[in-house]
Amino acid sequence: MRRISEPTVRRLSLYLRFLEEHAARGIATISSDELAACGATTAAQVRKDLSLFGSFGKRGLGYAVPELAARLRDILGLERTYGVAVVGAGKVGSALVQYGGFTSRGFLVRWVYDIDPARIGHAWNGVRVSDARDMEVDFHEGGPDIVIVATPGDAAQGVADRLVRLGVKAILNFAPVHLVVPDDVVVKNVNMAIELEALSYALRHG
Amino acid sequence: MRRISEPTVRRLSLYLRFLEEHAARGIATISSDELAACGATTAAQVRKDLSLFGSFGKRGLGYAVPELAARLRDILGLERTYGVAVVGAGKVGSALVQYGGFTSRGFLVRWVYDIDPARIGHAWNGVRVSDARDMEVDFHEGGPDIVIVATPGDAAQGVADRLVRLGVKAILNFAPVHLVVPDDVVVKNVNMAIELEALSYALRHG
DNA sequence: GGATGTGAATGTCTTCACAGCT
DNA sequence: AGCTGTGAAGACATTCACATCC
Repeated sequence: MRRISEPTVRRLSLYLRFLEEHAARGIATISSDELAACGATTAAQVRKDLSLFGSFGKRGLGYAVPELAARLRDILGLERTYGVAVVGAGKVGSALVQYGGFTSRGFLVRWVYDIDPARIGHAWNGVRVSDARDMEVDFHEGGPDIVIVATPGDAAQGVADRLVRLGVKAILNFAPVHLVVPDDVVVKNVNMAIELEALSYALRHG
Repeated sequence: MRRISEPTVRRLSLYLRFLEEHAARGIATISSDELAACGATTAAQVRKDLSLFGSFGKRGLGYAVPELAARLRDILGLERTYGVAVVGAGKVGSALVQYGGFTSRGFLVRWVYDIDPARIGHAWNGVRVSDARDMEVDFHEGGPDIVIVATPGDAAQGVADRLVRLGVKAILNFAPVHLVVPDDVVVKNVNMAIELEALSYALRHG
């Protein structure tokens, strides 16, 4: 299958959520126009995105909702579950663990770490906060598939280095720094400061 | 000044953070190569980005750190402060308010709203959670510059509609839905589900 | 008729390469 | 010599337009 670009992957994720809502309401087919409305894009873009992995639509009708949803789940790798570890049990980390909204989509938080003794031992959603020094031992056989880094900025690179050494291949970084990792490790960043500053820029201009 | 693209604006924000760290350490000049390292980009890209608003570098030397930082703050609109309201005082909303890491950059949370009586009346960081029905009255003279929407997905569009009616021009959306707003309102999305699914895709392929 | 699938055209962003300062 | 500034080239992404099929 051809390589799928980052923007496309993100749109697929949006389409999937929309399809699942429609599936829950028993809607059988959906057009590229309707899908475009959910994702802030155009019908042509939707068709391009979906055509990248075959012809699933029926001309004159649209796309079969449950089938397309299943196909997207497959492409995105969501037919399985992922073990997730959260490093950093401060405001952001604890909110993520307690939120639990990802569990339903197969992202299961199984480990939470911090270095602050005041936080170690607490349990949220049935997951105990462990001493960050225990990561190496804990992950020795069967570590997480994805690690969420929610430490202060100055600790994040050090954590990332340890994670790389432990064989972690996917990191979701909430720390406001750019993490340097080898090519075979993928990092996605969530940086609220950047979003706020982009809003600031947009308010000032435009 | 020419229009600056979205990716460029986001990089400027990264450069600025990096410059401020260097300024704090008393470093006077920095090269495009060094700036590139902080932002996961190339030296040529840095120069292109910075050249969009004039020649600030000195050939053979690099860029003057404090001057460039000041210029970026100006361009990004960060020489002023912004009043921020948070709508939705659940896990995400409360974490944002308590986190407080944006205060130092001029984003001041002055209002927090929810519809759940169990949450109304609590105070975090000195900001009281108010009844969401009071927004119209509260904003009547002098509302927020930026509103963070941290409600469940099904409430987000309704909130956005009210905000638009109240004249809000900038929204940071944490709800996992695409908000439909007029052209003169800018929305940035933070969607952890998309990031996790993009990681899932990356783990499955490549 | 109505909606998909897709080459071609357009637009946007990034990289290259080198002239031009200091 | 060293590093910026920038046109030109290249890569990438989106939009158009229409043939194609149900």
